[in-house]
Amino acid sequence: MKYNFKKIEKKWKLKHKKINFFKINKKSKKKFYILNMIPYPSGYGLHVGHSIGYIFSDIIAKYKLRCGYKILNPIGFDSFGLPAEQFAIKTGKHPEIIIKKSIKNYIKQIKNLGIFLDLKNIINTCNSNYYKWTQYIFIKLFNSWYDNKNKKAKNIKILIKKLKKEKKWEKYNNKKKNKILNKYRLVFLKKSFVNWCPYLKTVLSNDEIYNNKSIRGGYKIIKKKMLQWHIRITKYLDRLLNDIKYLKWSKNIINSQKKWIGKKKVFLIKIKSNVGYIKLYIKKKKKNIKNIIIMAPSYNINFFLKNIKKKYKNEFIKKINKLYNNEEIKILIKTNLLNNKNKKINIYISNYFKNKYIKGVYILKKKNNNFLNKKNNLIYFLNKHFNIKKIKILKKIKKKIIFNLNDIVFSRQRYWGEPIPIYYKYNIPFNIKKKYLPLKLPNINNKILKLKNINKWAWDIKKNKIINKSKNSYLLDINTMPSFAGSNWYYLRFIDNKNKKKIISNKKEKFWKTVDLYIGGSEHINGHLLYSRFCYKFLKDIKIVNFKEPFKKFINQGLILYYSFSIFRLYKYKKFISYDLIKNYKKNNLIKIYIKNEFIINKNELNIKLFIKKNNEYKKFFFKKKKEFLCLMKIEKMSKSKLNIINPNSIIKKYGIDVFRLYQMFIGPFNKKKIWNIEKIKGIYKFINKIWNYFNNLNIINKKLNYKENILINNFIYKINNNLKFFNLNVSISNFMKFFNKIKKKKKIKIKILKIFLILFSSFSPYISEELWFLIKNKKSIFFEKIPKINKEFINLKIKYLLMFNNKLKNVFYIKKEKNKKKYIINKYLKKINKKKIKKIIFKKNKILNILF
RNA sequence: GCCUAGAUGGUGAAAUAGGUAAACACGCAGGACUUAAAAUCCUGUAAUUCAAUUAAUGAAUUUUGCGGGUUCGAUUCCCGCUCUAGGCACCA
Repeated sequence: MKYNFKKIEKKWKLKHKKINFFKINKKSKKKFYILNMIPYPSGYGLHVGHSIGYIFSDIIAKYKLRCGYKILNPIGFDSFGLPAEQFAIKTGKHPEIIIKKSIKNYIKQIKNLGIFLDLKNIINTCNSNYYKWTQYIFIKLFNSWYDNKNKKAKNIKILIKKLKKEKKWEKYNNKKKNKILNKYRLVFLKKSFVNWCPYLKTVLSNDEIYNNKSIRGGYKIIKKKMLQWHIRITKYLDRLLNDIKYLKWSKNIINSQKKWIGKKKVFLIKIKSNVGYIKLYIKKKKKNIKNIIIMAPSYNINFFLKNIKKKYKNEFIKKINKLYNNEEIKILIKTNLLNNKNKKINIYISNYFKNKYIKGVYILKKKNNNFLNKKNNLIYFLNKHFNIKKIKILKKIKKKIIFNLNDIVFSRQRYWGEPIPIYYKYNIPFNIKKKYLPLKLPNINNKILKLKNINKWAWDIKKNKIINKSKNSYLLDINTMPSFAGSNWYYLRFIDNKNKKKIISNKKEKFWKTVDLYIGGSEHINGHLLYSRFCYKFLKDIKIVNFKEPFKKFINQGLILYYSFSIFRLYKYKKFISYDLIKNYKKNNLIKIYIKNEFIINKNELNIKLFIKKNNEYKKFFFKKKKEFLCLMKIEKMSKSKLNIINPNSIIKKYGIDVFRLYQMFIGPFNKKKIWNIEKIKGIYKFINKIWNYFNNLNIINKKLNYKENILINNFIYKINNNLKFFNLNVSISNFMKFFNKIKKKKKIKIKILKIFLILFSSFSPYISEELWFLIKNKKSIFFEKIPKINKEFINLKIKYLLMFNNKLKNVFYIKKEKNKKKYIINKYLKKINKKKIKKIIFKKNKILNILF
């Protein structure tokens, strides 16, 4: 008889609806807060990279629940951000409608993964009840400064009091006062670069750009400086670094964070020339610089601009802009400086460092000569037009500590994000008071989604309301927050989601404390985790939370990779170039565009007809090819932006939820990347069917376990527990199979063995376990059952030893626990051997006896 | 370019603190059942060589991306490479 998963899963889904699993251990003092990073709800739906995380955390939660913990395992959606806005522009629908639809679909899909879901505790970052508090945190940052002495954020009022003691302060006008305060505020205004598309007249994200051109349309991009909100995370870097010691994270993630913060002790050297200063950071205290100096294009180029004629100035800036995002190495400037021994030092500005945020300057070592070998690319430009000859290295060499991480840009020139709760009065920023939050994002029907375009976007300071722009009204900030604003702190809100007065109540925080196990993709290791830790530390300073770190333990979910396909468009032309022909074109003139794999035939050939049919905008394009039009095929992370998503729905339809859950855990270790492949699911499908058939043809005995059975079952529990402890779920599934292979031969079986098997198995495959649980005459859901305890008497009774001669295995022997002593074992086995010949005896407890001749 | 990981049979993978490499599966091959197929069950399955062949089997060597090192012993530790993936600040 085949296992009819459709019928059984439907039945148990309904029954489970009536049980609130999160209240099972309501009175327990032990708690377990497990959390997945919340996803972005894209229109493509949940993919197998998401579901693997949900299933994983659900298995752990179901296990912990029956160990007696009170469980919190919520879900949420990080729903502000670019893709919805892009989709809105394309289709004319409002992003909110798109997001709502997506979320509905996501929840439907998550429900279909067999997980315990608390529908009352869901976070949606674009909900004004939620982003009210995101705005509140922004205001708190705005009204705080960092007291370096106490190493703590404090209210700006305290700073003003201090400043008032200085006589000058009162004399300053408001503008000047604001300028000074801006230097202290934890969120502050500063100019920084954005990707500006002159043709589209918008700022574009890095994702929308390839080779310095916009992917959509293929227009040029330039770097443009704009006034932006920044978060002064640099004040917290020392604390973020020091507190790493409290984290139970894996070494590589901790290392990655450390490097990303990038604390370095360096020496500061200033070089003075006839045109200005260059600052150099070097590792060793040296007065002579022999090597070549390379500067990142982001370095303060004003140094060069001072003595340059206007005519060339513009050209210079253009060339600097070009250097950003260029993939090829290009060198812009070569000047001839002399060090104090009158030897030449060359200075280059180069995109040799793709990381444009590299601090200042790099001194080239001889090793990295390939930089200079690319002489073909040198553009000698500036040295033609001005002379820098006299230079001097100033004598003072200062020790300094620098960090890799800079203050974070916190504003976006977009519509679909949290509005920044700031209005401007005579160009001075003021925050909207807490009472009047949320500052709601206005509705727009226009296709160009920008707060700038909205007429009703000014603040009435008397009525505290949004009003129409006019001469007398105060304009609201036209930027929105970046998408990580809302995801910085959601882990707190889940604890107390419905609280209208506070972010989180003291009482609830005291119980749930912080996240016990946080799960997320490795791509978030640097960004999200660091920003969240920063946010938590700030909230601690202002006494909203009370612990040191937000995530006690973090495990990173290995990325799911899959085949992605892309085609290349020739810049300025309505032309696509087949992948085998792109060698003939300059790299910089090509724009890479991802396409869905439904247009692919024969490995990596494009079905042009179908592609044009479904993508109207490319109707008039020419496809240059030899025989077939080929695409670039790569294996990359599964993501909506790469259009290589696999949706679990069809798999679940074919094999059922239980099989899918088991399969996703079986395909490999959770924290390692894996290429998606569905072939192996048959093995799991067989396994589930075998279990079903076995339970349906049984003679069950109601007797106590004998000695052998006790050993078997206790070791089994031990193994499963151990695997769960170290999160090796793929191995625990193997152990289920092994155990089942052992018991399936018996036609008469004791009920206790079956019960234990099902209780442990139900965390992985809940529905079949419930059905079989009732089949063997239980009357209450299996999830009310406690995880069986191990009887240590039956574990590791005999210890396995390897007997080796000259490192070659001769025999395997077992020693009883009581006799597991070096002397006893050596004596026992040396009797058999001629002792004169022995060179060395190597004995390792619980492992090996190796005799060398 | 910089940073962080990874690489084990035909495939997914396992191997606790350096101690039997390849557990558990998929696939494949052969067999049983069946008119047939599916399903199920059984057997074999890292490679090479040798011995043996009615059958069962036995023995040796090599093997964890490549090249070194430490060690009685390395998939595991160290050094140097290669390739792949992720991150590099406006994808989330």
